[in-house]
Amino acid sequence: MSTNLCTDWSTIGDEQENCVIGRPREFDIDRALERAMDLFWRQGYEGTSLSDLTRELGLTRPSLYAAFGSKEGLFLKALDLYESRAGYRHAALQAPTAVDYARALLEGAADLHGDKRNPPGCLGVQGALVCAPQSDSVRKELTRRRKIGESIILNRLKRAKAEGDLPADADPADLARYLSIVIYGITIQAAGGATRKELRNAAELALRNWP
Amino acid sequence: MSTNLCTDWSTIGDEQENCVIGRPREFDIDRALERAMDLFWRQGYEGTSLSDLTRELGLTRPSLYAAFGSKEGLFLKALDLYESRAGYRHAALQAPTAVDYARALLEGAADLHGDKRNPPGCLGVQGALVCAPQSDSVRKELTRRRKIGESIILNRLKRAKAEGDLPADADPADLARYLSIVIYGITIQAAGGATRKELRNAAELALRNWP
DNA sequence: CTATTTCTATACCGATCGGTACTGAAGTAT
DNA sequence: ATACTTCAGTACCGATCGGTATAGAAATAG
Repeated sequence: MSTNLCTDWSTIGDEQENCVIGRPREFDIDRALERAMDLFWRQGYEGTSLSDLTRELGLTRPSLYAAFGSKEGLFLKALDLYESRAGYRHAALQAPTAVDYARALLEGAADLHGDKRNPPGCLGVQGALVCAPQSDSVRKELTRRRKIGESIILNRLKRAKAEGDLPADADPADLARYLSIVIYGITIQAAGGATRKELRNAAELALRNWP
Repeated sequence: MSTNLCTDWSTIGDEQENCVIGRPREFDIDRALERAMDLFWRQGYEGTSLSDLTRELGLTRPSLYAAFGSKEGLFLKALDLYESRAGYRHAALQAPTAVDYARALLEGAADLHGDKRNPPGCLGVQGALVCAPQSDSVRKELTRRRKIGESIILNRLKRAKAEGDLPADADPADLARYLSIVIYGITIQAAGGATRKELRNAAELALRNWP
């Protein structure tokens, strides 16, 4: 166990993380988490070593472990931050119709992953698409989160069908899977260096015959 | 350098690999390569250790290095084997029309990656989508091969347009990128456990947008 | 001030990484 | 039989892996 009795690893980012007693932390934990997210995003979970992290975050191993618990804990925190940043999926739910929703999803994916200020590709995909057996818990967690994202799409399309916003012969499950596939494909193309415009064009093609 | 003066690592699988002089190899090099492909497919390049390989292939490290040169050399050989097995991309070129070609591509991807006898997903994608800096040559090589695959699709669609097999307002580059994206998306969905039938349905939806 | 707590830093842990030197056995060509 | 070559196996290489014990400095509460 860590000797840090004060930090609650489940509440990083909340106000409760700061202890009243003892020497205060010298580094900015949120900025450190941001850099960790960037590293994991570029190199994946297994491809990012503790030495990479301490060098890039500018802190020592004991500080890192006191703040985040473990490499896996840090990765999961970085993943939470990533998902909060990739807000297009949540924002798309505001779209009034199914086709607007689908368009917001695909264009949002193209814009996020085609933005050259970000690392190419998607952390939720390439963080640990496959890995060594000893890291399988991370891979499973990413798979689980991707499935959650897919089910959110599915639920939105189910609602659309119930509202008459989709034809009677349209299958929400198939459509949700199709949208997920195009999003995933966009992330892989982006990892290969595709531009925002190219991804946007593909998104537009993918929506051409929306039912 | 290796002490093996006889094996030419660029001709594994050819007849010339066998030396006339000296003790013959005891293991089946093609079978070993097949198992290596399976391991890399499941765990990726970085996620597969030499210990994994020697244990699963049933040979010692010196034997492995004499036969394949290095871990990276073995991976590239396994990748060649993989691409020769994933023959749907080549077979699809036999289709007479653009839409038949697109259908053959997407259904071929769905069938290959939805086949539960294979590891889930695509070696060319998940072998090293991202990685540590010291493995970046492998990642670059996979990116390069993916781009080759995309350009083959593009060339086929350019020909289709020249033959009047595509509408005048259709852009072969956008269509090729769209097809590639759907194929990639299928591989990610497959890595998450999707079934052949689910992938087939998505492929069918994707083709509904074909001009 | 003292007592307490948590900080950072050094230095280290056993395990594993990819890769190889060396040895003796086993096979082939003459 | 002899010379030669390549085999498989052991044991090891330095480097790095994720993670931690320890110690002293620094900040707080009283």
